[in-house]
Amino acid sequence: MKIASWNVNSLNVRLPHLEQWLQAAQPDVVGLQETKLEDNRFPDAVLAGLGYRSVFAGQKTYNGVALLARGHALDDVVIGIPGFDDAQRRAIAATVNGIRIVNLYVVNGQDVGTEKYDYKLRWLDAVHGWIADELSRHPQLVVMGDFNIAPDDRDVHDPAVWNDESILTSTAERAALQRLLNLGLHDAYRLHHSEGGFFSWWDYRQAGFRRNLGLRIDLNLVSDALRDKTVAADIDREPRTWDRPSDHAPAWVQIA
DNA sequence: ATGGTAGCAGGGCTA
Repeated sequence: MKIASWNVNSLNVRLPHLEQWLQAAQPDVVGLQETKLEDNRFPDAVLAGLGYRSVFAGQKTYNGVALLARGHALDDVVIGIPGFDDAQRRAIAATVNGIRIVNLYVVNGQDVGTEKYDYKLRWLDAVHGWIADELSRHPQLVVMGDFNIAPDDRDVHDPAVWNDESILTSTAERAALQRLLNLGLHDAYRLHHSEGGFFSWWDYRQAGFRRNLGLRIDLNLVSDALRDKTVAADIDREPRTWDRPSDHAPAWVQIA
């Protein structure tokens, strides 16, 4: 199974990009973030025409997540973090072909010390409890998404700028990610690549993509039970070169 | 510290 995570930054604008990428990359499961669509506007019929079933949880203007699957049903769908009261649509989970998939659009946090940053840390704490519970019932688990956290200095273009006091790389954010990994999860990209300088997000501003001024913040975490079955993982930069692209590229993992 | 670009929505917020 090829499983991918992609922050499309408006599915309304990026539907043609998604269609083109699905045809080219042929993923079996796709998690989308920042669809920015209310559910009655979700293009499930268009995606069904390409062979993908979809489940989704959206809202106007901000946030919004979805899971697509080809060839298998999406079962036991959960929307939002159970027990965590949250008006923002940032989490959706489903079981596909025996693998539990959790798709997250982690809070950005704006700046260290702000109210949004506190919300980010509280949100990640709630995710930790949820994932622990999911893992106890589903040993075969993938937690994917836009984590809005760069795991270590290899994952940022300039560690002096993106330091332990910066948003997306701060000590508390990285500790929250590490705490998730400590449940028995592995960054699939790092099972297959050890070098730095490979990113999944580049700011629209100041020609960030052309200059490769990016961060690797879009991750697929695989559980212990899936670790040895994880045969490949990578980031597909090509859609970032297309006209009017998302600022994020799809990150994928292949599970045998 | 600020501003640069993009999306949504038609001004300012979010990223």
